[in-house]
Amino acid sequence: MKGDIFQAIADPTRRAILVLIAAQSMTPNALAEHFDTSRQAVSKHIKVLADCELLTQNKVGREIHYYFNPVKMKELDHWLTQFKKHWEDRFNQLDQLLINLNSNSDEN
Amino acid sequence: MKGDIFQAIADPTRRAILVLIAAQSMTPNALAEHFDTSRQAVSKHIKVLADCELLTQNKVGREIHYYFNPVKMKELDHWLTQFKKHWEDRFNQLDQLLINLNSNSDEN
DNA sequence: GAAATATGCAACTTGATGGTTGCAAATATA
DNA sequence: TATATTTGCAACCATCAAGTTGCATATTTC
Repeated sequence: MKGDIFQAIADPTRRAILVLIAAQSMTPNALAEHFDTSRQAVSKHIKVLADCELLTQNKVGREIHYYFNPVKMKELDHWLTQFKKHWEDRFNQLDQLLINLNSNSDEN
Repeated sequence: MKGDIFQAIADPTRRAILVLIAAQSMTPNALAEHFDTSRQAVSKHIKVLADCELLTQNKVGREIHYYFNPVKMKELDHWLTQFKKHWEDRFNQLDQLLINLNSNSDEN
C-alpha cells in the first residue's frame, strides 16, 4: 500500500498539509508550526505524501522546500469520474427509478 | 474518524465494493463472492461504507440490498476542487513560474 | 414447527499506523 | 574550527484496523 494516494489522504493532518502546501510551498519546519504535533511527526507525514508524489522537493541549502504536485491528485479526480454520472441529476433520477423497479420485483 | 469518507475509500477492497455496487445494487452475500476474503470481512467493509453513507440499504425480506449513494462521493469531488486549478494548464504554468521565482530568491 | 438461508454482532489475533525520543548528517554562522 | 540550524532516519510504544471464528437473530422453505 506504500505510495497509495488513497492511503495518503486518509489522514486529516496530511490533508491539512496538502492544503497548506498547495497554497504555498514550505519547509518542514515552517509546516510543523501549523500543527500541535512534533516536527518529526509532520516530517513522517511529508514522507508519506512525497512517497506517493503528492509533494515534490526542492533542496535549497540546508532547507528543503516542498511543493504541491497536482499530477497524482488529478489521478484521484480521474478515479472519481466513474461515479460522477450518479450525481448528475438526470442519471440520478434514472438510478432512483431502477432502484424502485428492483424493490418492486423483489417483492414478487 | 468514524464516518470519514477519506478513511472509507482508503481500503482497496472497499473501493472495489463501491465500483461493483455503483454498477449494480447487491446483497452482502453476492458481493462476498467477488472477493477472496470471508463474508464477514466483506460485511465489515459494507458497515464502514454504510456508516459514512456511501452505501444505503434497502431490506427486502431476509436480504439487504445495498446501493450506491452518490451524495458523499460528491463531497469528495468538492474537496478536490480546491486543487483543480493546479492541474489546469494555464495555472500550472503560473505555478511553475512562481516556483522558479522562489528558487531564485532563495539563492540570494 | 424444524431446517436452511441471509445477515449482523462480539471477541480475539495480527499487522499497520501515528506518535515520541534520540541521534546522525549536512549546511550555515560566529 | 566550533556551534547552531535544518532535516532525515531508526527504534520503540500505543492504538487502530482488517481478518477470522463463533454465535445470535430474522426470514424463508419444507
